[in-house]
Amino acid sequence: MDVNVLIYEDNESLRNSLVALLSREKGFHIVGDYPECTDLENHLIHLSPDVILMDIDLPEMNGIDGVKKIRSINTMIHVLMLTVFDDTSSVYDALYAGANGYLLKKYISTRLVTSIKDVLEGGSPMSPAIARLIIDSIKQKGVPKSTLDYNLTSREIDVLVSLAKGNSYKMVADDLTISIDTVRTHIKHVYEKLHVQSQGEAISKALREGLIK
Amino acid sequence: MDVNVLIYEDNESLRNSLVALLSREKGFHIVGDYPECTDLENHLIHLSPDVILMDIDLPEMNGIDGVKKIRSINTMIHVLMLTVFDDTSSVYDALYAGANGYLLKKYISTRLVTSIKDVLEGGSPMSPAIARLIIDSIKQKGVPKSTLDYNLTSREIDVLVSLAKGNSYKMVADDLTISIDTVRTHIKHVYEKLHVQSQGEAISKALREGLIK
DNA sequence: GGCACAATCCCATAAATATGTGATATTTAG
DNA sequence: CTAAATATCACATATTTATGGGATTGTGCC
Repeated sequence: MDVNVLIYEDNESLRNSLVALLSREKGFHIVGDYPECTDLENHLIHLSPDVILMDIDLPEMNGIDGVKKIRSINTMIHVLMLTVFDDTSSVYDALYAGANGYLLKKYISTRLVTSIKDVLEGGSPMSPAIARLIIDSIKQKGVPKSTLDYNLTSREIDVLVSLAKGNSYKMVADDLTISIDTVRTHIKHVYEKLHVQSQGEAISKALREGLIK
Repeated sequence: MDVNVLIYEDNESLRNSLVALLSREKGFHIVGDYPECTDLENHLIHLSPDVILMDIDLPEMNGIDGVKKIRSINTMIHVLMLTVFDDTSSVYDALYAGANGYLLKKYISTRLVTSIKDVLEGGSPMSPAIARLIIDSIKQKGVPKSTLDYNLTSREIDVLVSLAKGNSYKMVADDLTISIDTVRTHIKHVYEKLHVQSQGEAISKALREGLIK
């Protein structure tokens, strides 16, 4: 068994550490290490990597777009994301883009090698902190408890629901049999409570956080 | 630092292995090991565990119900599920019940100790195969086939995503570095394709049908 | 080569929205 | 009982949207 590893990491000292770390492992062969992934297509063709280590935060083309590019060309290659940040949206973006695993840089030294092996076996290794984020956000979706958090009144929610159906202010007014000015007032309050200033933002926030269904 | 560990595992030889494994670790103190979790309440009160290792497949009360019971009494205790099965529904049930991590038994010998440490730090350690299941099911939910159904172009989706962030036309234009008139045009086309005639309706349809996340 | 389509830009205008200020009646909570 | 919160309505106006035209460029396809 021989595993070809390709590395994209703009921090030079970290990149060198990765190379050093993997070079010591038998069976691992580093076919390339680069500070940016602009030349992805060529690399995929000529270096035939089995596993790609991809930093999220790369200059020029970021790691997320890098994964998308990879997936548009080849769906079999295993991609492990490396990052210092553990924010939910990056994680989701990376996973949706087609990443196979997600490692926080601080754990790399102790877990990179086993994680690469895991990913080769079809698993999705991820640092516990990342897994935690994912689990939390899954749980959130199922339970729309947030309604209380913003202290929306029941009438304000009525208006929001009607709005999200695509109703204009006038239609909302008819829908709830109140005047259009009352609708305006409710919406005004909703915007203040949600800290938004447009219909689009209000509706997407409400839907994403389960304030309305 | 002293970590109190409580173990529920009906397979006696595995249970003994767990005890042996953890006894060797300094700082770990096993406050109890039982083949079933029927006496959970008493154990929680008298043994004051920090971490509970819970087999999914227990006689009498299974591990999932065990976790629920634990969570109804104490939300702080860390619960690590142990299982031989990697089926999606058990994983989800356990996580929704409030489990903090999920380990396949075959990896226990090499990863149990670090996993316990991870969970104490607030992470959610899980075997890569489990993580894979979760990711796959998230992706399924998030991106149904719909994207193709309406034949939105990638640029139209870009605009829609930006809009759903709460951006005005002008901000979308800056975001995507195109002119505001181009934004208008894209939105016009999106509305035609989605059969809607307002931003609110477009955004809620897009979010609900998974066209955007 | 020609055709469909995606992506870009421009102009114009009626309609809708965001936001401020103000008011009144009813309900809720301290 | 009062104060705060809720629900209702009104008026004014600067911005933003929705929607109708029309145009150019590049790409993939037959």
